Amino acid sequence: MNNFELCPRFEKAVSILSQRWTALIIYQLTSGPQRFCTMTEKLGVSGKTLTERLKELEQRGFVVRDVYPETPVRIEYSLTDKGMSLTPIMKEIEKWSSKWIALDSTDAK
Amino acid sequence: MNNFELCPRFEKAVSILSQRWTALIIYQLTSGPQRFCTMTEKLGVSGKTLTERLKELEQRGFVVRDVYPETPVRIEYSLTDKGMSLTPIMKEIEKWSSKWIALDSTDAK
DNA sequence: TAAGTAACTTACTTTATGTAACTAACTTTA
DNA sequence: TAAAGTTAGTTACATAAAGTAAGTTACTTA
Repeated sequence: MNNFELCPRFEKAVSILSQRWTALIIYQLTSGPQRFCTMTEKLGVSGKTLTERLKELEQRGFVVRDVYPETPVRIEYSLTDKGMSLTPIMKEIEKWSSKWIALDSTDAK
Repeated sequence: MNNFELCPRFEKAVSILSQRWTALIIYQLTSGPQRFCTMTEKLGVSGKTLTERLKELEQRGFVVRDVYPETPVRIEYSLTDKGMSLTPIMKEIEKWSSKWIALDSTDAK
């Protein structure tokens, strides 16, 4: 018998972080504020999906959107404290990947 | 200018871990070997998707499948060393979620 | 006036996931 | 011996999520 039950907070955290692109967007933003077009280029995410994810992340308080009314307009996305608080998780994933992920074809996907 | 580039190992790790259900399946297995039906019940994942994920995880070397030819047959899935090596990441997510995830409606999804 | 630019949005296609019924292989019950 | 139960799947079909590529808005520069 196994009485282990999933912690609802953990489950929720995973449901947020494991949405496609979310973790990469946050990781990307740890290097500093970024523009929309930069993110689509560097991540390879479609504009449509990036729009959706950034809106969700803004609503959840991970990201802020700043408008600079220059010409052409510059809009920058950056991490809030809550967004930054994910850094230790990113670091662990980085650490793990450098030890366990091979880049040759045997493990490719 | 921003010259930050995504680390390909990190990207790959994230692409594995952020596939829907994968992190929860691994987390669930950290509590010990589990059967197919137990996992569908506890996680709420469909049988079809669980089959797919377990096959992927087996191929990638995170999980092993053991058959006990009892009656009715018992099949148990458990983590390999590689699967277990993800524990520190899970712990970080757990730690983060206990601090930053609220369970009330304001943060609901 | 035409073309350029950034940040989206929209219509449509493809892929991923869910649902629920079905199968295989074996055992127990009536 | 035929019917029903059990686990671990599989299959066909439906819905949801993500990608693609063209279009939109609001400005500016050539």
